[in-house]
Amino acid sequence: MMKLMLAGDPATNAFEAGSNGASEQGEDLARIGDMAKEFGVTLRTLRFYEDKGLLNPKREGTTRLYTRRDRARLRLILLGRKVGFTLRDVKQMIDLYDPKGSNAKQLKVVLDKSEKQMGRLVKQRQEIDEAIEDLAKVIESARTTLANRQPVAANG
Amino acid sequence: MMKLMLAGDPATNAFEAGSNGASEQGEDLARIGDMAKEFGVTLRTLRFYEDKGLLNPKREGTTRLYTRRDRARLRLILLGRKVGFTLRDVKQMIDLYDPKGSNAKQLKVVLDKSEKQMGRLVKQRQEIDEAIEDLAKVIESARTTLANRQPVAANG
DNA sequence: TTGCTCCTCACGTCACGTGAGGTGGC
DNA sequence: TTGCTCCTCACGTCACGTGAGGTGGC
Repeated sequence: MMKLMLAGDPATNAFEAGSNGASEQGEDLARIGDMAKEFGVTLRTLRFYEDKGLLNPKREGTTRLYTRRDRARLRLILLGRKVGFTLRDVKQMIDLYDPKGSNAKQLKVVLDKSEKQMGRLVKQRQEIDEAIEDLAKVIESARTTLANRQPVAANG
Repeated sequence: MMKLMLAGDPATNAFEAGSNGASEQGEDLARIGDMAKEFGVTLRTLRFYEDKGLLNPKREGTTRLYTRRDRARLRLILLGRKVGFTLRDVKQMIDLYDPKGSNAKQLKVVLDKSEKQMGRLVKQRQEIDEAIEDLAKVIESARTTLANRQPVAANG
């Protein structure tokens, strides 16, 4: 129903938010409530990202209006958050994008940060596996202890 | 070198911290620095746990002195933290321990909380796996894009 | 007038990290 | 006197959650 196309977007690479300054007439402006529903986040989250300089919607009075560019940025932010980057890192990478350039610098930073983050994720997976093992032992121990200490009266 | 015996302690079950009120003469009192080294935590962490009511060392003047009981509690706290419980949950479970009783209530709570936590851990592992997949794509994309945009001059 | 959506503070959460400024005993 | 270890505030971090109190337009 909702096309997310995070990395699958043929036009833009991951962590490259096109500014696309020309065509603002598409009229695809969204209010904060629309954005929240579309991306499955809270209003607070969108305002928080703006406060941190990650989003920069227009205003109609006080009401925020999100453009195509904001959507592209939000997709990147959510991808970054999903893979475990801090918002600070995400901002740094996104801000490195230059519409007129090879963006080699940006790509290198993204690559470097991503490889380091990959290491952290792999480590985290190990820790989770260990936690699961430990917790399984706790559960088993609790069950047998309960069974032994509280022998259910087995007859009517 | 250091016997941790988290769940392997034959005398006490996981999440049962014996008060052992009788034998305080063991003289195995440790200062905060000793505890920190022994358990691989910071001084701040030990003070924080105390502030949250999880530890309750004696005092000699202002200096904290940790007893066997505190060690037992700390082991449980660190086990609980490792498997992802909040300190609030850990405290709740530990505080349920009654030296003179079957502790069936405590065991039930531990079992219930543990099963729920197990669900969360399994979910977390899935999320990490997804994150790793996504990040791998980002890395691959960045690499090929870099390679294409920056064809290294291949001759002297 | 009611209802919906939007807004701006601003404090709370979680598990500590990190100084600042000071004390006690070898 | 210096060095080490201990102490108590108390603000900072991270990514938001959660009201409080108020506005704008159908």
